[in-house]
Amino acid sequence: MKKNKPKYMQIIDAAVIVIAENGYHQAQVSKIAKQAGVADGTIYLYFKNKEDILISLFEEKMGEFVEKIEEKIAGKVTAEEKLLMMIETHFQLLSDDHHMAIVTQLELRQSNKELRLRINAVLKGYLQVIEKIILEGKETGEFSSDLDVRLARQMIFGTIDETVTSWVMNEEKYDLLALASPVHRLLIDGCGKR
Amino acid sequence: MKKNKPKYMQIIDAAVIVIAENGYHQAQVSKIAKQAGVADGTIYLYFKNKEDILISLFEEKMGEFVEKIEEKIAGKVTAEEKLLMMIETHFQLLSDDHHMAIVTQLELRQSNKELRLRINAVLKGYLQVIEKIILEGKETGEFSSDLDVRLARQMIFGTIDETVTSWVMNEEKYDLLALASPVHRLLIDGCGKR
Amino acid sequence: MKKNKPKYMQIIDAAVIVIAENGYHQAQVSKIAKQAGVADGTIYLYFKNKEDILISLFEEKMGEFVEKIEEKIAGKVTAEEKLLMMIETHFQLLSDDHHMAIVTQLELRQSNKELRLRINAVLKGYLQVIEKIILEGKETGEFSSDLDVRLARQMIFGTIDETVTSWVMNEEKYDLLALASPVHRLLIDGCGKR
Amino acid sequence: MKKNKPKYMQIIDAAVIVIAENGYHQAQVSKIAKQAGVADGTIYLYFKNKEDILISLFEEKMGEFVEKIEEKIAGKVTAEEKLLMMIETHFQLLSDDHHMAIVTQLELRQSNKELRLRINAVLKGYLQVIEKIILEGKETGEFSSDLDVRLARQMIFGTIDETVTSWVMNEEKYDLLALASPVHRLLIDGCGKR
DNA sequence: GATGAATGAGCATTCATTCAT
DNA sequence: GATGAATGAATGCTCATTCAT
Repeated sequence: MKKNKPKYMQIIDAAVIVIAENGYHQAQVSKIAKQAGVADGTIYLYFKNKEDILISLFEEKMGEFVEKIEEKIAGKVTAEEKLLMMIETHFQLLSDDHHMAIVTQLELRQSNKELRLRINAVLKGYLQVIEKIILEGKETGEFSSDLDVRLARQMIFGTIDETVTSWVMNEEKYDLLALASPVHRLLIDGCGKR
Repeated sequence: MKKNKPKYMQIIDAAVIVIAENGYHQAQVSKIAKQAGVADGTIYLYFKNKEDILISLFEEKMGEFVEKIEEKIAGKVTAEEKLLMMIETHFQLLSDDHHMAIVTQLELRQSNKELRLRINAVLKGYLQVIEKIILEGKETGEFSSDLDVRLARQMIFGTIDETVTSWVMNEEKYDLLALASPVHRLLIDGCGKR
Repeated sequence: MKKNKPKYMQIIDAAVIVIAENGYHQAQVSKIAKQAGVADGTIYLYFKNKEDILISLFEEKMGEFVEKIEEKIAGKVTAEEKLLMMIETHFQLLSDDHHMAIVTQLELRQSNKELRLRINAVLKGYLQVIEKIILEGKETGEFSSDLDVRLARQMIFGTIDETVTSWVMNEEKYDLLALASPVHRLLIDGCGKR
Repeated sequence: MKKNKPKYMQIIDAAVIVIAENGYHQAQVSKIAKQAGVADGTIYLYFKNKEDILISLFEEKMGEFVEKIEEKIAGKVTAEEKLLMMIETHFQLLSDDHHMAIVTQLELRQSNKELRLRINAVLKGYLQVIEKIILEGKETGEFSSDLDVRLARQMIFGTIDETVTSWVMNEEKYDLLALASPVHRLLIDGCGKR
């Protein structure tokens, strides 16, 4: 519905660019409006307030993100393959979108606690995808049957997130996508010798 | 030098309390001064500016943190034992200090990018402890010899951090310390069946 | 001319309702348009600007007001009777129209100085009715021959207005109409004992 | 207490000047600060917000006003003399203070309903002075024993207020003080011939 | 005539930092 | 060293008005 109004996405896309290039605290509404090519007041025809832009940004982009990952892993059979595809797609999408990588890994984290709680609600969708893979893996016997699902999910998400953040903080100097396979190996096998 | 001056730590301790109880964005210098029992201006006799308080806070507290962990793991022999002790101590220290848990996991993350980069520099000390354990594990043959040290470090830190953050966000409803052993298991063994 | 166009009065009536129910400063043009069942832009086909709505509102409503009072007092012979009828009609009309009472006594007073000056020009018509009664009273000998007409007019208008305002501010808790006779007595006799 | 702080009254006096010269809606905080010779932020060391300046202004000035009137009428014996002195003092004080006359009669009336209600609370003090005179007059037999005190008070206040407002709206072209006696006469004698 | 999406000027308030005492 | 009163830059949001359809 909202998405049919071209200015809605236009403003969200502008927000991503402005936040990525100026930082969260320097992303004034007027700057976003200018980048979007609309008047300041127009922003408020599509968003309740500034925070609403950021939440919507996250919802829209994270929605696409999860959707694309789900599409990709749908074609895979084993939990292990699905996990690999998930990591690869995650790394691929952020490698392809420099601005979003900065915004999600660095800038949006400095939003206030309340906004972060709402962002976490959006993240739930992603965490559920991870949990589903873990459960499947346990059922098929690929994964250890006494695996604590919540902890495993935290390990997987925490590792992926930390890997991407490190990469962004190192100014994306190396190939993130190349890390997908070793990270996957690590998550499956752990540090221990087998 | 600075540390000999009693007001230095007094202000840092006040900052922890004020940030934990009011949130990062509601932690005005005047509030910290009041909590510390000094005048606003006095702050500036000990710290260059507000950011300097936060960096110093992190340096002092993280310094203690790493020191305590190093002491604890010094008594352990194998890398596996050291890793377990590290996780246990990490969880223990934050379980014991409600204020610091909130400040490090939630509040300080909403500082600006520059401050976070400096905080990361402080974190280096902790990451080196992790790396040293990994290297030792590889040398002794406990850990896989083709383990990528940086990735393993990111997995270990990412998993621990995500676990603590989840715990704080869930209002510390469950026993964090009890998770040390399963998290340790997970990091050593991974998700896969053995 | 304008008055033949049905939307003209439709918008004015909407303005009365919106101002009475939301207050002067919350009576946005868009709200008036919505209440009138027209588009925002349509307002500007009938009124030059927002101020013009308010002035027109006052002119139209005050015009009716004075007209009705003049009709009523036309049937009376003595100045004293005319004054009583005027007060009674004034009180009656505002008692009957809750919205107008609020708008004229409370809300329209918080318009800016310029608008209030224009409103005063409209009030002239009413003040002239009062003056005519005073002059008649002086001629027939009912009123003191050395009565200062302007001052007497200010007393009469000021007293009536203050009485109505008090009544509106007290949320119209008592019967305003019942005060017509004593107010009239008061204005005729003054405070002095005779 | 507050009044000992010189800047408190300095800011209030500045507000009177700025409002009188620019109008209520053009009296920005920064303009008041500039007129007072302080920084914008300093205002907020002495007042909670802009509205607080206006309420305080009214309280301080009205307080002085009522005080002076009470002093003046204290020396008078009869109710009639007290009423005259009250009117004279009222007219005198506003004649002497051009800015306050504009502010109280025109500008402050366009404040929002809530502020006006608070202003009315302050006015209570003045209305009580009037009521006391009326009651005294009734007791001594100067005034009619069946005088409705509330209505009489509304007549007296309404007449005085309307007279002053008319004078201010006519740009203070004539001598307000000269009207004290005839207004007094009018209020005492009423319009009726004796 | 009627619409309603788009415009953009304007302002109260906070708070890190300074500096005279 | 310690104080705390004073500073002033910086910004999200509203709403009367326009004008292309």
